[in-house]
Amino acid sequence: MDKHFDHAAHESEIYWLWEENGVFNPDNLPTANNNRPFSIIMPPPNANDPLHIGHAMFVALEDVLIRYHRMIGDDTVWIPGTDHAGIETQFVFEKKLQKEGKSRFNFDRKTLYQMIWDYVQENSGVAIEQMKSLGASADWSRYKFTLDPDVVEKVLDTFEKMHTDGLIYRGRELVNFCTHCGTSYSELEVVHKEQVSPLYYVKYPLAEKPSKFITVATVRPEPIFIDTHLAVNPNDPKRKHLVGQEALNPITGERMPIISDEYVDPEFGTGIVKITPAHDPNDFRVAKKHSLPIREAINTRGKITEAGGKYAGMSVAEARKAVVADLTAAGLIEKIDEKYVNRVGTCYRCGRVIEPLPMAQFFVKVKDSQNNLTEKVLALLDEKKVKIHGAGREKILRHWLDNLYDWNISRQITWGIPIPVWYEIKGYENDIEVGFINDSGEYVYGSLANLLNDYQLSEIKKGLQQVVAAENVPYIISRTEPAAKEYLPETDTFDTWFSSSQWPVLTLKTNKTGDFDRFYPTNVMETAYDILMFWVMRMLLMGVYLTGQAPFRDVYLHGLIRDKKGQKMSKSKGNTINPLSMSETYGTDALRMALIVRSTAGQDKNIDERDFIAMRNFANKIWNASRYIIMRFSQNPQYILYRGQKPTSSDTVGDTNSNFHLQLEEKAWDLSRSLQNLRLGVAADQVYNDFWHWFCDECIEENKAGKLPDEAILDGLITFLKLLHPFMPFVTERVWQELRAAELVSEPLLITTSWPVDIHDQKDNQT
RNA sequence: GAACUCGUAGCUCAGUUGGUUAGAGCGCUUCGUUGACAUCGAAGAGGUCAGAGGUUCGAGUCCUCUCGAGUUCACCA
Repeated sequence: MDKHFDHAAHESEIYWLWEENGVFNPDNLPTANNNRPFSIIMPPPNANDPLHIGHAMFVALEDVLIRYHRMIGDDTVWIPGTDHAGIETQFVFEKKLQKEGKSRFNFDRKTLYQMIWDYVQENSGVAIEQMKSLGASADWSRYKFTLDPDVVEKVLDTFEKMHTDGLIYRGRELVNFCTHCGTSYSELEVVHKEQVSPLYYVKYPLAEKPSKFITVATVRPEPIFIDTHLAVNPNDPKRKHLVGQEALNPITGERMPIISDEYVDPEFGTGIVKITPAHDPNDFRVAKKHSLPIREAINTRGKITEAGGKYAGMSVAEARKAVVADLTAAGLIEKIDEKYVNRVGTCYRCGRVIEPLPMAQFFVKVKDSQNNLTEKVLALLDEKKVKIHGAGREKILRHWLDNLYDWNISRQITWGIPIPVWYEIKGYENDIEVGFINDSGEYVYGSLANLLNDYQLSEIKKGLQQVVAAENVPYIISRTEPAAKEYLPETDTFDTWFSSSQWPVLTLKTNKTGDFDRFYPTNVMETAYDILMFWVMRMLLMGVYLTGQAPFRDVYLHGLIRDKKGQKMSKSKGNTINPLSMSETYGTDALRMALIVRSTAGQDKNIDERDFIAMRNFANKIWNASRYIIMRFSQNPQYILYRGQKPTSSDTVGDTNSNFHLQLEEKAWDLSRSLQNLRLGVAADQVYNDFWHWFCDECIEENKAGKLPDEAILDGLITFLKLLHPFMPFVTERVWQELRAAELVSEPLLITTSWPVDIHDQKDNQT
């Protein structure tokens, strides 16, 4: 054996040894107890992205659990997958197009989809290969991609079922729209940022006495021209007399009735609010309540609509300037509070301001009176059917569930699963807008009624890019084009999370026959806490809907990996740690151990190159302790073919030896308990200290001094290799092969040996 | 404004239902290369566990308050 463990020389060979023997697939392990399933569904990384340190974290943690459960004889499976990551991927692809001087508007939908598909295929092997190099003992024969045809079919099944059950509906609601990214988002994708916005005090003439004014404070003067109503609080003694009166729109001069609603805060501004239903969530609610007209001033490109007259076509910012200038000229600006601070919704992707726009889209009803999904999930939490591990995150989850709005699942992007809906054309030509590439390769957009004057429907369909159907247009759900009448397809795709939220069900139902019954509900869902709401919460909602059960029993939320100073890692800061290069330099075992040791669920972890060095040294310690013992035995021919059986008390040298075995077993139990309780950071710390500071520092030294027999020390090594294996799989397996070569052990692979203590035995005895 | 998390050795962090001299890594001091490992070993310095009060036979661990750090949420135009 070499003096130092050379990870680079052994790792890929060892991984290949495992793969070749098929040990990741539970179907090949007949010794596993079929009554004790243990399954983890891997959080699928983006198919076309290289792994970052967070991915290394999940691989390390989940692989520890998987290897441990495999060794204790559970029927263990880790199902890997990758995600098409709709918006992220399309965004990256569009950047690529941009570099080539093109944009998504140059291609019809089908062509663009195919281009992205090819692009993703080119890169999709990267994530998988990297996970393998991190030692992931996942069952690759069960690998799934979120756009696999069988997965897509199941997602469409879910959509149809929920639609039939009334849990998915199409409605014209105010959605969070990013005019730059060109798509709507759910409430989770909106980042509220504090900013200084001038607050304009605008004077409105009273209809009866135009020489008298009332003043309204607003940060959004630009859509004033479509405003139809003002509102005051019905209990506001100073202003309730205004109810029923009318003011004049300061831009258009239209009469504006003044209504009353509780939502108006008499203390804020002037106590009078202008109602802009189409572009403010509160106003939208008020408008629905009072049946006010919903007139749009801003379109999906962030420009002022035709209704804007002279302002039409301006951007929101330009229009604001122009409107304020006109109001000022007319003497209708009373004052401007330049220091006013408010919170504005911005796009999590591009950081630009989100425009609330009324659009007809598909929503998941989360609080249906017949089938209240949030209540069901809360009940699961109450009954402890699902346990959240991670520093108070359960309360945050509960708070979200209590306050959740319906989930907008329509996205105006191409890269995703198309929503299987077709809109009827005849009689609704005026209610459908269409964007398409005509036969001359030009992008054309307009109402279908107008376009049909110049184009054949077939040409429109051929180059189809976008269909925007009003709420009243009838639709049918179908995976293929219906033949009965003329239809245009929905061009929106599902929110990526709509399919991801079904992932535990999808992966098990589209895999080998019987997998669903065998492994559902899964045991542990392990992921970063920052996607608790995006993913975990929605998996609970969808899981309980589809199966009546939680999709997993334990949720382990790991923290973010930060740099030495506790700063978030980001490419722009240049403080990222590439897990693959750390793995190359210090070894995968060192990388994994450094991430796990003393980590706590839900708590961020600062990490530094020194941590990897320390654990590289630990791997070397394991190597050298083994080297000492192997050398000791190889120098002594009588030990050959020693099988590692526990020496009986009769072959011991007094009390030291039996005491040694007692302690060894106790340490194995302690470690097992930590692993059972998902205290992985503690477990790693325990095994580190037990091995180094007890086994090496004390026991091996005692052996050198002749106080502990060689059989005992070999026994200890074998036990510790097993205990260490889930954390540091490569060096331990490599040492095992050395032991085998020296005929000190007989089992071919450490990965499939049994755990030193029988954790189930004790459990069974207790019950 | 609210919720959540954290404040333990010089630095980065562990420390299951409260229980003997509070731990690790790195750093620091002194010594050690007689073949497992200098990617090491031995010995050691260093903490009134943010502060105050309370519960208890006993609190880093539970409760209250204060201070400080961070995260998230919130419809005030």
